[in-house]
Amino acid sequence: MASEKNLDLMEKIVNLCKRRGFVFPSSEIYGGINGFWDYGPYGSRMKRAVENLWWHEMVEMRDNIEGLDSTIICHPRVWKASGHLDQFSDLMTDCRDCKARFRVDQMEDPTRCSNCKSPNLTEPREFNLMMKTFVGPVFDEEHTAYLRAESCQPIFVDFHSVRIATRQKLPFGIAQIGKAFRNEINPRNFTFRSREFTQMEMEFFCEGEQGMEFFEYWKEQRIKYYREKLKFADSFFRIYEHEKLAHYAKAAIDIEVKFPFGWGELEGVHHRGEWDLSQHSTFSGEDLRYMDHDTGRKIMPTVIETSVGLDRTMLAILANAYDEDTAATQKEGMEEDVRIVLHLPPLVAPIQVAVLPLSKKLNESADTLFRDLNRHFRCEQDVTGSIGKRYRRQDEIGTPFCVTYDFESDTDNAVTVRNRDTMEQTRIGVTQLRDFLEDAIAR
RNA sequence: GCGAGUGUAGCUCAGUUGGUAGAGCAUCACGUUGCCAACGUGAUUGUCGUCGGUUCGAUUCCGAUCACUCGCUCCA
Repeated sequence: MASEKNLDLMEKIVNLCKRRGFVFPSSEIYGGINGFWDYGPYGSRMKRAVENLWWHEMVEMRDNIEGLDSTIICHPRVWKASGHLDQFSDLMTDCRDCKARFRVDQMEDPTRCSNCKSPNLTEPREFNLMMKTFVGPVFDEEHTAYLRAESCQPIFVDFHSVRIATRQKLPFGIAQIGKAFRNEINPRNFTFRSREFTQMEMEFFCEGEQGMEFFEYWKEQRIKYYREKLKFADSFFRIYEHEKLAHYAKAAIDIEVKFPFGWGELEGVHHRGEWDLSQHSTFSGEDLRYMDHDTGRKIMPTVIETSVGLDRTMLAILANAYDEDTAATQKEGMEEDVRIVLHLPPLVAPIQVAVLPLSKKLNESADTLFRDLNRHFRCEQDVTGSIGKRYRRQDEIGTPFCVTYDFESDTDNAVTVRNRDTMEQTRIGVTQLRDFLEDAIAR
């Protein structure tokens, strides 16, 4: 019963995203392409805002985190070292009867299902979640390269250069926002699992004995970010503690969110130990150890990773924000009507302030106000339709504040600020407007 | 990847027992109104997901394919 209601919510979000220009299927006029999505005008504004928020919190506000913007295509040996290439380069076969999947090289009898003994197996196929391409005009094995399956590996690869360029001492971190690609077997749930997506990752390097301490620190920091910056209620997200750890990991948690389709991973905070830098040291032959000049010791840093999906963050924010309530209407025969509203945090709303002249006769003065506000906030002006209709349009895309320019504004130099969530209006002098909005948006 | 379902206007959907399509909402213009999807008049929009087959004729029947949703699987 609950799931039925939730499915509706997912459909509503998808429809709203399509209708109002948040997210479209990629290549839609060609029938779409499975696992790829485009962000439209409002979506791209919002995505950029979320990205900027993360970057601001993780890099700009901290003096021991450095930024990086590395390439999507790296030397193939990077993925040898990370284990991504070997992990899934096996031939796999599926049993058509019991649906089990096996590595062909591990089967006692490759012609029969190891589980139900059925001979009804699919042709062995190579499975690799990495997307393959070729560097240079010759398409052969020698020129094969891969699109990165996660954005963190180049951070490890560039560790040395970043440290030298910035003269950072342990502990310090390197952060990066960028695209990653995975040939997911089954893209699902709108943008939740797609084949091209954006990650926001930070690798924090410290001495081994400080690992658990920083693991706890980053876990707290990230939870605080969701609570305070993205306004997630405690009931909307939860911490999942990994019981089974990857062979290299010392500790791991996921921050999970209550998506319309169920709980899903949004961010991982992982204690990766010395694994990544050790692997790249071994495979590249470069000594990636850190020289501690105070003690004269060379140490292999331990890594704490925070890794979050930007697209999943977008979906989570939208799911958390979507609401339908009832509001008064002047439609004939109706007193109330459904109001669709996104309660987006003002910091990430695609439009933060909408400027609405009460009448088209006031367009010119409103336009001046719009141009002024647009220098400081993400703004939009709308002059078509009744004022009520324009409020509803803004509600639907989550605009927290509508500034209405009316017939008195010219004489009293004041406007009405209408609040998205309460629908209440406040008269404010134009000279105080910027301060008022800045304060309200930052809150 | 397997199984099931779905695909008609920007959105939600109706429809055609085979004769190339409609509604509501949305959008746009004009008028009116002047603070919560108001009203009136008018206007725009579809290769009926795509390709192929059967047919005099296919959006409708058949096949394939693509996409989405759900269940299983997968998520290193």
